[in-house]
Parts: sequence; structure tokens; C-alpha cells
Amino acid sequence: MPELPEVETVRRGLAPAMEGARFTRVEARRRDLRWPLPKDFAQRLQGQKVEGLGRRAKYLLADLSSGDVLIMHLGMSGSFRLRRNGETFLGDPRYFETAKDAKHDHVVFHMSSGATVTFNDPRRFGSMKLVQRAKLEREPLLRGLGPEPLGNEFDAAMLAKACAGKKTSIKAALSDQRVVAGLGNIYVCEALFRARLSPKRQASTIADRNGEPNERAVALVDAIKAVLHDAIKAGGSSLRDHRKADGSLGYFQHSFRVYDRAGEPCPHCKGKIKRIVQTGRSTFYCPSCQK
DNA sequence: CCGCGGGCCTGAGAGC
DNA sequence: TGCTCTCAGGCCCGCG
Repeated sequence: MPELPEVETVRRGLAPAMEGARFTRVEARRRDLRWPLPKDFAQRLQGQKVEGLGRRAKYLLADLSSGDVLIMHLGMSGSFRLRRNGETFLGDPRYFETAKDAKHDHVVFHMSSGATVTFNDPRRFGSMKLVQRAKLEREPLLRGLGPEPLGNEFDAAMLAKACAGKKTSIKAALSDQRVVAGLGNIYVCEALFRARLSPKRQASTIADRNGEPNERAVALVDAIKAVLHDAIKAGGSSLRDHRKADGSLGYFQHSFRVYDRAGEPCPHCKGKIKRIVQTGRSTFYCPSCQK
């Protein structure tokens, strides 16, 4: 599921329950996640205070009083659910916890705030990892990541430089976390539509020979920032698994202009939206608007 | 180094 | 109802 807007939505939902609170009890019910949890995972968290809950790309980072950082990733199907003092799930009344859901509850945090934070992930592409804060810069999961797309330092010059000389498509380049960190299939498709650029265009064509940005790079950066801002405002996109921490749904999926809309009319020219496959993933775009 | 394809897992939905 | 097939928001690894 989760691309940057969904992870940011989860972060904002969990922060009030976790920041300033301690782990009173931690259950690691399943350790065979994408990267196996260490044997002492629960023990290393127990009693630690969460100093802050941050985000880098699609990773959640909990800063702990022990000097460790808890890195969490949602993979494709991961989600967090938040309960307080044994209450049932807050938020959307359409949500019911089913036995099927509970079997994928792999990690449970009991917090001194009275909150219970449950990590659920059917496909187990997500995971967690504890690293020392002093070694965070050398952490392999984070080391190669490109700039945060919503940061001030991410601009047309930076994107053009990263794409200059790239033979691959602009779709593949934007999906590459080393170029820009946090976009996935949905928001790459949506950003390219907003920038009116074809996903098949060679990545290097947003830069001139010297690697300087052209007008396409400017449009693309604007489109990326805009779609991410809009999606965060909507609480992310809920397709299959994503929910806000209180169990309610994000609603940005209703604002998709091309993603998952093959055959439907383009919102701009009314032509047919097309689905193609690039590097093994679906791409949705309007062949007449996006050049 | 670069780009691509396969694999990791489970579940949902379509078609028969 | 149930089987089989395809597809899914991410990321890592190995191959050429």
C-alpha cells in the first residue's frame, strides 16, 4: 500500500499515542517478517520512552530513550491500528476486527499512554529493525535514499541532476528511491499526469546536456509536491489495506486522475486512459495529454 | 555501474 | 461453492 502520504498519515495518527510514552509491554508474535526480528526485540523496547516519531521516505522512525531508533516499514500490506484502554477500534464504524485480521497481528505495543498499537501485515513484506542512533547514517536501509520530495532542497535542479544520463523511463526513475524517496506506483502515475509527461519518456529528457533542469523538470517537481500534499490532506489512499491509525479510511483514491482508471475518460481531454506495463508494474496514463 | 526480471508472501476478485 | 489464474500500494538480489 503505503507510499509517502499513507506512511505520513500513519505517523500523524500514532504520534499522539506514542510520543512521550513508554513501551510497558511488547509482543513479538511473529518474528519472520521481511527481515526477521531479533530474539531480544521485545526486550530492547521494554521500558523505553519514545522521544519522537518521525518519517524518512516510507520508513517510520521512533527515537527511543535507550539511544536506539526503531525503524518500521509497512511493505505492501502493513498497517497499524490504535486502541486506547481496551476500547474497540476508534473511527470508522464500518471497520470490524475479524479473526482473519488478528492472525496477521505480528507485533503489539502496549504503551504507558494507555494505547495499544498493533502492527498487522498479511503479506509480511513489512518489518521492523532496531539500530543505534549513532549508526543511523550508515544504516543500509536508509543510506541510499534520495531527497524527501516535500523538503525545500528537492527542486527541479536536483531532480534533473538525478535523471541526467538515465536511459530508463521517467516512470522507472521516479519509482527509484535513490532518485527521490517516498513515491510508489500510484503517486508516480498521478504526478506524471499532472505534469503532462508521458511515463515512457526517457528520464534524461527533463535535463539539458549539462544536467540543468528544463521546463519539464519544473513541472514535474511542482506536480510531485502538489499530489503528495493533496494526498496527505486526504489521509492517503485506501485501496485494500491502508487505514488511518484510528481505523478510518483515507479518501484520496477518489481523487485519482489516472491510477486504476484504464478505459475511463481522461479528466482533461476525455480521451481513454490507458494501462501499460513498465518494469513489471502497471502504469496508467492519458496518451493524448501526456507527452 | 545500470536496467531488468524474479522472488518474497497472502488475499481478493474474475472466470469457469 | 470451489478451483485456478492473475494481480496487488515495496524492495532486494542476481543476471547480463
